[in-house]
Amino acid sequence: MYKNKIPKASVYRLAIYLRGLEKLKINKKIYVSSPEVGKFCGIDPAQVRKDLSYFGQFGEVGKGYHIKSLVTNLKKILKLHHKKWKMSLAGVGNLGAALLSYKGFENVGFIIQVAFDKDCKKIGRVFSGVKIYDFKKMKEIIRKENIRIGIIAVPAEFAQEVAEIMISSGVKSILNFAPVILNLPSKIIVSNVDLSNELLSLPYFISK
Amino acid sequence: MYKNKIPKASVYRLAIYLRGLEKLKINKKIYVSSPEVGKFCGIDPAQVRKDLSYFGQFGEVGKGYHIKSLVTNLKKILKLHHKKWKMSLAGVGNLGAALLSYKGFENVGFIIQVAFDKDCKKIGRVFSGVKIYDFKKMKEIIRKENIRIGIIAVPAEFAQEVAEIMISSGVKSILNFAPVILNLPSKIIVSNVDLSNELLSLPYFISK
DNA sequence: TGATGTGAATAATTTCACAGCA
DNA sequence: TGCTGTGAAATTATTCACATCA
Repeated sequence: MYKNKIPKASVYRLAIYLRGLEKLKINKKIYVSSPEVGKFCGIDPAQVRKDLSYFGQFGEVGKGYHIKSLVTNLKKILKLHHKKWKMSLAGVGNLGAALLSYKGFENVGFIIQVAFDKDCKKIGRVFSGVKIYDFKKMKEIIRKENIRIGIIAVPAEFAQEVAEIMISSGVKSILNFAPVILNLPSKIIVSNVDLSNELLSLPYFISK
Repeated sequence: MYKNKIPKASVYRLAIYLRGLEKLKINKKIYVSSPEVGKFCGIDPAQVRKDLSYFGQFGEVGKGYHIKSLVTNLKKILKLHHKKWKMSLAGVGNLGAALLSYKGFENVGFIIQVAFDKDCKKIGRVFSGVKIYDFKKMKEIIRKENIRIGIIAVPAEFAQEVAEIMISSGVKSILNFAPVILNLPSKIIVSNVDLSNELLSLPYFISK
């Protein structure tokens, strides 16, 4: 069913569509067209159709896409259906706290199950419903909870070390917020999110 | 001097190199080679050379790149030299606070000059050396300070409104952390940073 | 030997344009 | 008319391969 060559960027955009549609579902609309999705998500309509077509035929010619079933399909493609992905958060500083309080995860099948910090004042406390444990117990707890996704929100200098502990505990993929390249086995999937890198290139584009 | 067709992705990577080199400068190394930069930044060495070659010849054949002068050149290309870019932050929640406490901006020519929030408990306080003002004063203050870059770290439902106020105050480009597409004049440069979008596509790649 | 710089080749991605349908 | 789905075309981006130099 799936085409053999699917751009990574297309998969990434499916997530954007999903998020956009989740918002749209709240309204009473039943169908949505590719120009509408495009407008909503800031993406070219032909691109929207092409992205979806890599995975199947979800639209009805002349009508558009049935929103509810498109959402279901997108979740299925992205493996976000039936099971909640448990995540482990390392570092409960400002950024970590922002992630803990972010309400958008649950809707799409994710949950931060446990969090870790080394600050005694935080250890044992509960933050947005998530208990914070001592870093030292990370390996044990991640293993027990059978968690596959780790979030790194610690300062750059500790990121590599934390990532290695996560992986030795069974984590298969990492969402890394530390501004540093992690050196990890190639089978581990790392997604880097850098809060300031986009910023550095702004002046270049401003000055054109 | 500049080639006419420069990939956007190349500009973005220059920022990555710059950040990497800033870290390297601390060591006593004088020269760095493209394979080293590549290793450090997680990018192919040929790509590193190609990216740099769009903007000039910064290396010495056989020796590599003189780190200090490469940093200078990168800053020049990215327009990060001689002047500090003043920024205005909207929203001092967890994420806003994380940005305020982030120390990496100053090194590369940025400074958060003022911040805004609507929470009375925060207004008037100073956070990481930055004073927090009432949202209502945003227009007046941004204009007075002549700020060109705005950071949006407010909840999604307020992002559009805040962005419009910023722009009417003279802001030319926006770093948007709210998970929503801003509808703004095309001359305004918008960079979106989404904390959770990368996450949504992880399970897809895990399951391959 | 081990660098850079760079045209050329390749690959990846996006956009076009239109057949076919409601 | 306005939509989807999709090959084909166009564009954009990456990687190769090598001349040249220290």
